[in-house]
Amino acid sequence: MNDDAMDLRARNSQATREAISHAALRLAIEQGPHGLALVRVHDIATAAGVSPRTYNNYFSSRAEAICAFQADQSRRVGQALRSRPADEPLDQAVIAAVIELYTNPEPDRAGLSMIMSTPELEGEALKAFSMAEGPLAEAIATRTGTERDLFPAVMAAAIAGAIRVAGRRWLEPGNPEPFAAILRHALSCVFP
Amino acid sequence: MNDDAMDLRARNSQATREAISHAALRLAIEQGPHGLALVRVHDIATAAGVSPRTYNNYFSSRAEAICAFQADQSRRVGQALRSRPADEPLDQAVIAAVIELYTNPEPDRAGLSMIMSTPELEGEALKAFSMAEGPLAEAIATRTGTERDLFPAVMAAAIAGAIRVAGRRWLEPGNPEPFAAILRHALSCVFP
DNA sequence: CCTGATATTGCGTGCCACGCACTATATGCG
DNA sequence: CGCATATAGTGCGTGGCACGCAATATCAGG
Repeated sequence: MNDDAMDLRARNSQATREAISHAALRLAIEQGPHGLALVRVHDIATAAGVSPRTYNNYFSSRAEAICAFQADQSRRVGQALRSRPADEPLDQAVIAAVIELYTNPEPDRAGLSMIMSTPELEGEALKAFSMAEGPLAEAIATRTGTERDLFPAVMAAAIAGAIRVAGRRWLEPGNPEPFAAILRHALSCVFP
Repeated sequence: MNDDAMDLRARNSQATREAISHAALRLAIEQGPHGLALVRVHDIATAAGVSPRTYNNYFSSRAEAICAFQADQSRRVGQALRSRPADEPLDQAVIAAVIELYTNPEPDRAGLSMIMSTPELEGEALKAFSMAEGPLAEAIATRTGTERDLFPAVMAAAIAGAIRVAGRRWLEPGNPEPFAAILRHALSCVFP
């Protein structure tokens, strides 16, 4: 995961990928939720310093490029849980892992708002959040030992859903609460 | 919701909508998850007995047409919960409502499998399942009185996730359990 | 039967995803 | 250090899709 772990080719590739997704999200934010159709592939590619064809080698749709950061973030949830001490109770471990991952740094309000409140991005945004479920379910299974049960998968889906709902609440206008507090509150609904 | 509740125009419209989505799902199943790209708009429209342009008046993408039935099903979850007796505990009411809705009749294995195991439909499928969340959260809020809390939304997301996970498990090859049993098991993970 | 409203359709347009072939650049080995 | 090979970037062409617009067909109700 660290850059040092890859050779030059892989690091260049990663940098290009991030340049494209970053440009895509920035342009989308500039146009706002109602002008997404105006964000053309050509603009994204140009802003990222690559050809339109190269953009399409990394992402197969504008929505995927725009939501790539959120998807990457989700993919890290499982690993974040695994890095918690093994003797910590599941609920505390999950809450600590999620809060650590999602508040360091605090998410970008504009980006999250763009992703979560643009109808044309809804499917891709849900996909991005649900990317957490697979690895998270595995991490839960190894932690609890209930490997062949429905429990890990259901719990992972519930946690991913709670994170999503917390994000929605955090974005509501005039909400002074820090994201961490809302996250903790939402997750506490899952672990009664 | 009953056909008698609409005038002739609305019923025709509904019939057309169902003809299109039904044709779309049928053709998608015929081609299988790996041949989705071969299901062309023209074929869907022809199979439904309408022009391609009319297809596009009802759905704005093939994925939306294919997943329409699942989306409609999800939209009914809130109402199903509301129709449970008010004095029933939340967990029992939810479980009864969901099982009633999702096993009467038993879902179509081929259709559900197509929707849930085709990567290109993943976003739309997640959207379809998440359609339950809004109405379901409202139904939970009115039932529990916790209107302004995160609880209803988080619980709704968890329930929708549990239904989705149950569907995935039910589709696993060589699984003899009836859907109702898996659903009950999955939902019991949400209500500890 | 007539009239206004709604549904259906045909046509044209801009854009997008992607296959293919070619070039440029990095990597590893003799 | 050069050379062979693998991998990234690019240009071009193609098929298809979503949708705006305007014309037409169909229907409800007086």
